[in-house]
Amino acid sequence: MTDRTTLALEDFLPYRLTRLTDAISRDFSQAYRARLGLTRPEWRTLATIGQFGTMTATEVGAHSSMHKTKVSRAVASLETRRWLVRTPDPQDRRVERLTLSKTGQKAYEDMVPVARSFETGLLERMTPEERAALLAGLAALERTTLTE
Amino acid sequence: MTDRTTLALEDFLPYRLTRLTDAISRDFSQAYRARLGLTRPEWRTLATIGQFGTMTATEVGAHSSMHKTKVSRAVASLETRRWLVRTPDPQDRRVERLTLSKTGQKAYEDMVPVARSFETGLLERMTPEERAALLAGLAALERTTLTE
DNA sequence: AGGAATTGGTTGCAATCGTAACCATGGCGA
DNA sequence: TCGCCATGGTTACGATTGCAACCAATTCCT
Repeated sequence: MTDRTTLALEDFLPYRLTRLTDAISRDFSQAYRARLGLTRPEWRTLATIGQFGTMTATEVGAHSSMHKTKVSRAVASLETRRWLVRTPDPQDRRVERLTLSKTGQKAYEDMVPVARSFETGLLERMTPEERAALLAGLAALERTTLTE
Repeated sequence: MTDRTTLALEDFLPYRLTRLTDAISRDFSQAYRARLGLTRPEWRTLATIGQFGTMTATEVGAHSSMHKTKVSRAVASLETRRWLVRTPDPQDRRVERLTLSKTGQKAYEDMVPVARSFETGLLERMTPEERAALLAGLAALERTTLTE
């Protein structure tokens, strides 16, 4: 089927990953876009600060793999929504400490079960062996590509 | 670590997939961007027509998961590069049959081993068990998300 | 102490993308 | 045969993106 002079796109790992990822993140973003009215960078920022409490914009970017301009714009937007508060860092006046407001915290807490159940929905149609294989395979791929 | 009111972003499947995919497709696109000067939609179009011979734009889009505007622009760009030829379909004058030119075919043949070795480079640092797990896991995930 | 290089963060700009609207052709039912 | 819906493909437009340039504050080096 696949000879040496032809590439079967549908079997090509980078293509399979992008197709899968496009489909999944489109579905998921619809879930929270409809519910919370968030864009993807905004969701990630909310999720990151919600997870860690107080962070700087640089730390948000590092932990959520977002370019700093994305973080900057997402923070600005969450701020006008009043889901997020910036407080100047007394030690270093370049830095802004980012915290969720009460409303933002509430939105985060609403979002968490939605995210969990979305993930569960993805995995529940797989057998336990398949789930284990997927998680192990992804971990191995992360090890070879993301680190070092 | 992960209690019920918090979501660990780094363990969240959609996030893991997007991060992995972003990193991998950025690396790969650099490989062919540097070598062939192609954008991602152009690469996919080349890869699809190279794989199947002659296709319509709609078929390219269906097989490579690209929006039809993306295909349209990629085809136009490959055409001005003279890597691709459009011929009107005598049966149906709405349709254009897309074929690689000699130059385009040559570029495709140059590209295939680059793609293969990129994929090999991703997988060779994994154990055979990890590779098998990854491929099986992705197949299972494709089954639950892409179909039905 | 005082420049040079670094870091945190924002903004301007050009390129890319998806939605929707559009044009041309073809298929189909009355 | 005529009118209507579906299909193949292109284009206009608004939104999102990343790169580079930028400003301000800090650190490093001498």
